[in-house]
Amino acid sequence: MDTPDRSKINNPLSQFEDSPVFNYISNLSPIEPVKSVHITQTFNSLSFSSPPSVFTSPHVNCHRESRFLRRHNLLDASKAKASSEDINNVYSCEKTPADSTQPCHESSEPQENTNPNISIRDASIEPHDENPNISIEVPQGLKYNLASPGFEPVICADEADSLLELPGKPGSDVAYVPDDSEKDSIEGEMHPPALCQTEEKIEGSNCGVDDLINEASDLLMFSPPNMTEAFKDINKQLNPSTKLTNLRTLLRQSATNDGQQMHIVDTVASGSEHEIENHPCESGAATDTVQRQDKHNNVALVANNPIEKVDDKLVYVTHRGIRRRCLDFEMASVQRKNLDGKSNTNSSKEKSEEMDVSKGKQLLPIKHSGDSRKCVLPGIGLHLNALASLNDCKNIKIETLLSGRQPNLPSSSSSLQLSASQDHQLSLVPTSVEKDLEQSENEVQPGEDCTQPLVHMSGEDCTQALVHMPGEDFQQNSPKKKRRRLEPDGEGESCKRCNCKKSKCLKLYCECFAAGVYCIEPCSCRDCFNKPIHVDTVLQTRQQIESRNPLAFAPKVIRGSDSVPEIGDDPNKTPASARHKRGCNCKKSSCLKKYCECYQGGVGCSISCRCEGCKNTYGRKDGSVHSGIEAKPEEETEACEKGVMEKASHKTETQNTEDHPDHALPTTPLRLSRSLIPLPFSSKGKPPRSFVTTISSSGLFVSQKLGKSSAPRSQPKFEMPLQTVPDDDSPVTCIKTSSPNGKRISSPNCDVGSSPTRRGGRKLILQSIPSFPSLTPHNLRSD
DNA sequence: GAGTTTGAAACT
DNA sequence: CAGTTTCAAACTC
Repeated sequence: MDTPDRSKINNPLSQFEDSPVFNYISNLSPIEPVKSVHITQTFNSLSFSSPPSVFTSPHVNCHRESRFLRRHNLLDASKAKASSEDINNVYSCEKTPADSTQPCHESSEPQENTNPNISIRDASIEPHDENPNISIEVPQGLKYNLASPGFEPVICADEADSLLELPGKPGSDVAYVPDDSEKDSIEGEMHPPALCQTEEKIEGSNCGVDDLINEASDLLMFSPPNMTEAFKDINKQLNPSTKLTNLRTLLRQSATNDGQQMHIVDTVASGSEHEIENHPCESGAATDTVQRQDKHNNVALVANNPIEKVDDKLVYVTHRGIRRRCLDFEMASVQRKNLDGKSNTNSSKEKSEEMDVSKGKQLLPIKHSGDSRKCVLPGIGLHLNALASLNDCKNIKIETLLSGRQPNLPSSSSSLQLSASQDHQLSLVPTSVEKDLEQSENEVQPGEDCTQPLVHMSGEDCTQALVHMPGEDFQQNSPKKKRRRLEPDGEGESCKRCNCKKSKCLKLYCECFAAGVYCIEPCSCRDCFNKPIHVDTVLQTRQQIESRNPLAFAPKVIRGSDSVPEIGDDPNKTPASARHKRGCNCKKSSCLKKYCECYQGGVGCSISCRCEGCKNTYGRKDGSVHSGIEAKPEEETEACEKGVMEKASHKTETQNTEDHPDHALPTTPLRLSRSLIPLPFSSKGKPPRSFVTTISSSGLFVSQKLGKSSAPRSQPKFEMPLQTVPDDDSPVTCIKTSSPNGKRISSPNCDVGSSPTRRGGRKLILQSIPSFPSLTPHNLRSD
């Protein structure tokens, strides 16, 4: 009896089921309560990785999106597959934004797109299992560029439960994803903005804003005041989606001020979609790989992109790279100048090579990333010039320069380089710089170069050295523009060159050699072998010296940033962190004269110092710091007196003091110290090359650069953050002042500026990354 | 510009 | 590792 009824009942149901409406409905609400639970859990798990904000919004939307996604997925998937070849697809997917979250997944997994797509489809078929996944994906996608999610879906289908259960899993999953996700995320940082922009409409610009901001920050970082200001404005104005346009406009404006940035900005703003798509297409997968690599090595990327695509399409990398780029260009430009300026002489080899590099490839950038480092090995310094001559070394040189010296270069050097770069259209140079450029262009005189840098540099020593470096080659050939003792005044000094008579400029006595630079005309050295012509000799000598002391060419002064880890100082203290690698051994100068390397380097004396009667303004052995930076000699005197008093106690205290940030006060700003450096020297101004170079090498990081350069231009606000951020200081890590172990490490790793660059980049990235996910959604919404 | 002072680098 | 010498920058006149 019952059966029939049931059957009846069933029948009708079946009929309903058969009916399209039922099907439709079933499709619409496939979700079962149980599964819904899963979903929630998944979110939770996911939520761990992703910020709550995302969590909430997506949560609600999840269902919808899931459907959308499904549909889109199918469509997108097909597209993606079709386009899988083109990276563009990825972008397109990403662009789809919120809805496209899945697509994003795909995009995130471009390589594995096929699988993911399939999984997604399955998911659509099997709603429950995948729904959660999808939901999850969505949020993540929103937050991150989607990369991670892609994988999860598959996993979830099979192991959704496990995921739910394991909070950590999400992380693991995420971690797993990371490869791609990182890439994407990185790209996201770089590129996404554009994507986001396109998508802004859809989501509201979460991604876009963050990315833009980040980029802007990057730009700011590199770019001088103009950018910074613009950035500030942007921040103020930044409100979510709507602001993007504003940002764009702002960026454009700001960019207009600065040449390169202009391009970048434009690309971002105007061409976001276009460029992006085009970009990938043109460059193809290769570009992606490159870009990704770039992520690892920002420098490389920048260089690559700009160079390769200098045209218009700097897009991705450009943002972050901008700064680096500037460096690269600078370097390259410098070299170019040198080349051009030289017109003759010895370095024909170098010229040809460099020419190729710079012109043909636009600087060395590309190579650097990986190779150059290798080459660079020798250490930080390195005859940049010499290296240049070497085949591979070319890159190295550049890199080294960039890494090590670039830091300094940033502002000042940039000016010079910029002029060269101008050819490229990149007018990186800030207005102030432009002056220099003009001069440089017109005169290209070494002396001036030096001066210019100096101007910017005031704080930055390194740049000078670097600047000279390139210029030097130049000058060498060229002519004779002797800056040399133009500077006696001070700044010019930086340009100063060696005056070796017996060492043949093949010993550390020679500042040029010690700095890793070839001697130039300005040098008044005799029997100089430190020239491109004698590259072999130079290299051999270098090796010998390094064999004895791996740190021989390492920066003598370790910057505060470094100190951070070692000293463990607070960032604030940082300056104190800066210390001389080996410490001084002053006996009569009281560490108040340039005889003292610590003083010369603008750092306080540390425990490692064996100095007597230390009165180092930047910081005494004791640790007492007298107004370091500003404490000018005058104050020093007082300090000296005190110092004497204290000296007795010093020894005991010295240990503490060394690292103690306390000194840092004045010194603190090691970075500042740089700026400080000049001050003390101000009289003469020159920053000792050796130090400079060292610093530069250490300074690698952009941040530092900024900070340094900033002195004149830089804006304090940004500097601060930057500095803090960077702390990069990889150099520090690399070189730990005295510890033997550190030495080795330092030289190899540190040496390569590349690492620094990377580090700098990474660090930045890291920061940015975290901020992105969490901040973006939250901030935007909250804001 | 010459001479002196100073401390790092190099050598023993 | 310590002592001495060599060297070139820093400094003074």
